Amino acid sequence: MTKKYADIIVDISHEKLDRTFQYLVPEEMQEILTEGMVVTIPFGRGDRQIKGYVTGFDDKPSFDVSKMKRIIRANSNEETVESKLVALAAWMRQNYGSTMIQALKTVLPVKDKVKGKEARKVCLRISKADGARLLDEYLNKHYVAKARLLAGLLDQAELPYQVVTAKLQVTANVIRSLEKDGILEITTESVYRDALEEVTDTKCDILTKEQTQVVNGILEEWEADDRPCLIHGITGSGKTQVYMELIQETVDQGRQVIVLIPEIALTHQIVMRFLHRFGKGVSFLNSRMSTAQRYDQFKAAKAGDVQIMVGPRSALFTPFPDLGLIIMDEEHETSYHSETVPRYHAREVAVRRGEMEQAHVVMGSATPSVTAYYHAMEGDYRLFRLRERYGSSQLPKTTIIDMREELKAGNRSIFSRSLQEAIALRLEKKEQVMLFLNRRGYAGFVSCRSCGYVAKCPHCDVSLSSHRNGKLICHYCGYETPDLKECPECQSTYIGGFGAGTQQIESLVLQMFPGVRVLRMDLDTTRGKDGHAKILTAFENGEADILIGTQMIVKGHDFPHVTLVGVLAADLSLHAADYCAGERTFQLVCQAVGRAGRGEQAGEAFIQTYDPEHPALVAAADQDYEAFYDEEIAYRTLMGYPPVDAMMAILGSGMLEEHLEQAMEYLKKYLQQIYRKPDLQIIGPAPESIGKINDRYRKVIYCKHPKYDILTMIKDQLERYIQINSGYDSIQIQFDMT
DNA sequence: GCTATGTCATTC
DNA sequence: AATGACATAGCT
Repeated sequence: MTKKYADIIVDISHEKLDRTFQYLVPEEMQEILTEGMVVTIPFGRGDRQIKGYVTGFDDKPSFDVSKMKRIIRANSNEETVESKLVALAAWMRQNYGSTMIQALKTVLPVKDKVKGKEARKVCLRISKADGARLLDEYLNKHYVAKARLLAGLLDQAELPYQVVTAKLQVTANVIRSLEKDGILEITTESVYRDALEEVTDTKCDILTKEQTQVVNGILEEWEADDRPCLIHGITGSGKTQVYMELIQETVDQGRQVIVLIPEIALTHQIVMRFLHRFGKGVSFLNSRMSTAQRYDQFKAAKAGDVQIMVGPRSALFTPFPDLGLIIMDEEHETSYHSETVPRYHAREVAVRRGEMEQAHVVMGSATPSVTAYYHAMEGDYRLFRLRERYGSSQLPKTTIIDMREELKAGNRSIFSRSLQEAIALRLEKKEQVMLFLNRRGYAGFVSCRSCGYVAKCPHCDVSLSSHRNGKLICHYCGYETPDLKECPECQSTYIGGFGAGTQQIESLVLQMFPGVRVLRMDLDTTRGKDGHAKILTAFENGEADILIGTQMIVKGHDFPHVTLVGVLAADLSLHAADYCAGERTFQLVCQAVGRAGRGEQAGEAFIQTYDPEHPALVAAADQDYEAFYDEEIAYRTLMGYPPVDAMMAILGSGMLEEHLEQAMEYLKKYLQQIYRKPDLQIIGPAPESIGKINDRYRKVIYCKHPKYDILTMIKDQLERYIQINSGYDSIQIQFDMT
């Protein structure tokens, strides 16, 4: 493609400028200009020269050519961190489908409107006496605005810019005019907010033989092909030690490191571990930080004050000047997949950024995602294994319990007899127990026992959950309503909570074992600041005998005194209508089981299910990843699911159901027109698993094709079609590529 | 008619 | 965000 016209985004942050402008590419720049490059361009009425980033090229102009301006120069020697990130954004835009603005916003640190402690200040530059004389002059001439400002400055020689414009009612025009006359000066000073306390004690762990082998293997790979490395290390095999060693190596070379972890895993334990090893060169990000705080963190990274950034998905975009390594822990975690446009997967973006900046990529997991393992099997990634459990601990003895048998024997409780006995035994020995409910909802839904009415959220297509505070709550939009005393349909009073939520399990446990100390972890109990950490620390300190919870209790925490883990309803997540259900169930159960027996004493685990032969559960019980993978990849090959074939979800949402329905049908028709060969499979449009959230209806079309590129091509055409067609103005279309 | 000030729209 | 275009108020 010729590069006649370039799309350029301007280097200032303002809502109205959050888009690209098209510029003419001068003949002599055709060769050198690339996406993401910094250029100087004339902008605005006064053609003032500013910097911009090239985001793409066009053959045809999309703007009146006679009015189009020409790029002044390409600042190719200014290969800044930002320009690399912009190039990454361009790739994300192309790959995942979004606007350039959306892509840039996820990639570049957003400046905050009020940058913390008022960074911009207006300072008086003349003496007080001169100022007073000038003030008289202004008052005489009725220069009211200038007088206001000057009076303010005489009172206080330095004023925050914000105060000047807002309180003194002085416009930027006036300030500029005074600045030109040399009466005042605008200064920008930056303040780093959250300086981390200094930790000096930097100790190293001694690696086991197996760990050393993996480290050396990875170092060799870096020298050779430099493919992304995947460490498949069973729980407790010490992946973190391996990471630490690789990080040290990279930092010693003077390059920087990004460590990605799932949001939920950023605990005090992890933070301390990094601080101990690397001192104040480490910085942390988390989602509760304000944009200003994050901006500061990124600024420190750019300035070279930080060598290691630890954080969730978004830490991937830390603007390090010489990025050397990206570590991705718990690679299989679903939180690495963004739910907002651009719907990117951190693994793919990490690999891409690695390629673009010659940084190594290392990921690790006890239960790698099928996709990552597939890449490893195909030779795209290099696979390493850690098979020994660190220290003396052994894998727990695991039993699958057939709940159908329990029912036959007349036990209708959600606790099987063997699990009850096991709990009793452990309590007697003063050991700790974890009960894990494999379920996304936290409490049961409310239904009427005589007519079958189910309480639903009026704004979303989900049932409301009952909470002990006497309220029914929607977990998707936060809608609240008082608990129902009678059925609104048939007035029966036989209405109440069904299914086992963590609260019910708690009461059941208390009934069975009176006096036992129970901690429960769910949305209700973790709401406050550091809610998670408090509960986990309490449990770790032995303040309770039993911990009950959902997903969140199985992730990444070591409790040496836990010897028994019970998975109460392992198949609940198995029946989700989605090809990943097996994978998710395997991962969850596998992790849950792995929590038992991390200390001196041997552990034990029970998996309760109505489907005891399910291969994912059997494999999880044996902690046999390879068996699971073989089974799963055979299934996906057969069905043409990712990672074998590529898949694209076209997600549509809108307030009007019929309109959405129609729009999606048209989209499908157009889709069939663009690509006519039979190797493209189109499924839908169908309602999403949750058909309505916040009064917006949701529908989805799935496309499957052996080639990812074909889907990207189709996506591009659809994007254009949607943009041109005004029928899509009121509905939102998103793409999700897998 | 001139200057200072305020408001507004535009930025390829 | 920053600039110029334009309108308006107060002055000689």
